[in-house]
Amino acid sequence: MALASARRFAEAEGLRGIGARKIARDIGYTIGTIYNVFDGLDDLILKLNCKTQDELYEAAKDTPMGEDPVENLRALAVKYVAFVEAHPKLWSVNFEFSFPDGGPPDWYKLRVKRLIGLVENAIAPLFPSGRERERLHHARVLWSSLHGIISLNVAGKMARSETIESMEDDLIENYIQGLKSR
Amino acid sequence: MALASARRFAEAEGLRGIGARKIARDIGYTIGTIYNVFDGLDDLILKLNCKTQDELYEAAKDTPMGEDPVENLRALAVKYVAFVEAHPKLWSVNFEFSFPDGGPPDWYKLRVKRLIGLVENAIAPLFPSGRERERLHHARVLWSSLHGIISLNVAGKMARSETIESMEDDLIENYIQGLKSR
DNA sequence: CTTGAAAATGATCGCCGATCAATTACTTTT
DNA sequence: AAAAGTAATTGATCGGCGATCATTTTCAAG
Repeated sequence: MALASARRFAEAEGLRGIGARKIARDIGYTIGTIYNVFDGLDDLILKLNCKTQDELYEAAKDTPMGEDPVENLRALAVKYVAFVEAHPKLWSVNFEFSFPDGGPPDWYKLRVKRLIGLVENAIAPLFPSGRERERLHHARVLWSSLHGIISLNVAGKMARSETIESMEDDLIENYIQGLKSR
Repeated sequence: MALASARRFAEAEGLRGIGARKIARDIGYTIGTIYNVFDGLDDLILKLNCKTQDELYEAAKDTPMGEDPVENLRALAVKYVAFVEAHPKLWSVNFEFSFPDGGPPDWYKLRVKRLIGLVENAIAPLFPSGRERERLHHARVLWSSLHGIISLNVAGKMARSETIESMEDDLIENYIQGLKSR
């Protein structure tokens, strides 16, 4: 219940809209209960972010993959963008929230790895077995780049004279074309 | 003084380390004075972020540009990465901080534009005059992608089994190669 | 009906961002 | 030098926040 409530506030107001008292009030409990269930507000937000990642993965995991990496990546990017544009503030909580001590916990990184796995599948036709390291490397580059494009766009930090789609398409097409040419 | 103090706290502790009372104490003033000078803490942080952007621009603006876009972009990326790795938390404040009402103000976007201008110069050899629109478009794609790579790496959200440099290099080389091939 | 564990409470703490009438410091005018 | 005017600074005050934890309530097992 608390996470569902947090999610609603996040969707409506972003990270700043998430508060322990607010959530408690919202779900009809008192603040003490929140702290019995979660190890502080940071813990709650971390778990919310995890659920968000799961949701994105669920939305993208069944993207059909063919033999053309460009088409595969495009299909993946479409799912990604659709999710982010449907829940821009919820998604941005993932990046506005910084982990207090050093990096994110391992189980968080695993979820990122899982998403990158989708990209690995998308570009698999380009890499015969034995070249998994390269495949992972390029999947990471592509994933990070996609993230950057979407991120700057939904944050509105870029003049929006063009669509996200056209930027993504060029990234995908040129990168894959470059890979093939080398 | 307040901005310099905020900068120190940001470098040390990130966004969470910036507080009005803390800054006031640090610079030997009281909290009221902070609020006479700035229109709230958000305003202060926004101005800090601007200074950070200026600093990055200053660090990168004199990158010598030759005829090879790949080399140009690499040189630019090196400056970018050097800055971010020298001030990771300060830089992350730029992205952890979300603008309260809608997007960032126009004068903020102009600074982003200015940075993208550097990328435009870097890839200028590929675009004869008359194709400025395309040049801007690809500069945006490259800039956003670079941002994504650096961003995910400094946040530690990606398993760091490889260097930022290798990811950037591949982005740059493959994208430019793709551009040339098409 | 009793009992013991689990769940929920809410008063309390210290701190935060923000406000603003009052005060102090400094400049200009006479 | 004194007075008047202006600019800068103060700090008490407000409501709200995250967090804590001894106490109370709930409820199922014996």
